[in-house]
Amino acid sequence: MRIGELAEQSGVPTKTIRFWESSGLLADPARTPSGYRDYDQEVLDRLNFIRHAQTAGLTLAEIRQILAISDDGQPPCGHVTELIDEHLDEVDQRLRELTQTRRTLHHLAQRAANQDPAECEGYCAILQPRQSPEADAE
Amino acid sequence: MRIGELAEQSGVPTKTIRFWESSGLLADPARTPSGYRDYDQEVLDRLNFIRHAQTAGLTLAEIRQILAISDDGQPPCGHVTELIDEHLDEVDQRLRELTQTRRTLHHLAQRAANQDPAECEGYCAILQPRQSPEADAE
DNA sequence: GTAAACCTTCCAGTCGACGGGAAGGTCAAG
DNA sequence: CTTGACCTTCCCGTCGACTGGAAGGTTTAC
Repeated sequence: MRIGELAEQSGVPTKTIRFWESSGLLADPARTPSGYRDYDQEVLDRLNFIRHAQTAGLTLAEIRQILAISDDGQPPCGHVTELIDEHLDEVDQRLRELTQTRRTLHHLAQRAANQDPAECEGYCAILQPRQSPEADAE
Repeated sequence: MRIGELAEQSGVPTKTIRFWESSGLLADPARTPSGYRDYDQEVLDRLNFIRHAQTAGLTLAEIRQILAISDDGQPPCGHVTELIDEHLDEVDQRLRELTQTRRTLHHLAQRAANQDPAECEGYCAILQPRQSPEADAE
């Protein structure tokens, strides 16, 4: 199977397959006499695994580590469990930040609804920092 | 006031002040005879405004637009309101994605807790895609 | 006088995961 | 024979907001 067919069957673009290979996620494949990459079916599992791990939020660097452990003949579960826990923490942190941003934006949107453009002060009255956010209520 | 003092008073690094200037967020400042940037107090408000707008999730490009409108003598409130609404939509979208990722990770963490490393299959049993996520329950 | 601390400009690199495109080789169909 | 679809490697660009560093000029303190 050449790279184009692999791309079609897996849904991973040829560019990305080569990139993953150069990034150490895929072993150097066999080559045809003319130098074309020549894959067997098994690499499909590996591509699917990578995509699945990506949707779980793992970076390519982390996926590479997991694959290296696995390729080494060891079960990577312990490492994977650590990575998952770390990512869960990161995602929770990011969710907290994003929720705070959302709160700020929502607050600004309400302020905007009450703002008369004619009374705009400074750079923009809506975005002016204020001492007490409660002062905006009413 | 030279750039170092402005940086100290505002908390914005000198590198960042020059970057913002080159990005069109700050007007070219006055210069001392020897070519040093020479700021007046007012620019402090502008730096604070930019930082505040950043924490609201606006990009420098959007902040530049707002400042340009404001510098033009017009109240930018209408534009700002649009931007805020757009960002609120983006943040909500991002929150949905992140929540989905969190759900996936949580699911994987539970699966990891039940996984015997000795029974690790393929690249990693924990991260294996499965047809029915419900099959993991129990 | 000299050393340290400031300032200037400009160029390059960072992070992540690719994507675009050039220059050239190979293969199958008509 | 030639067109066109494939393949190869290589390098640059993307996005956003900086950050580091080199090479050189200025000011301040002792």
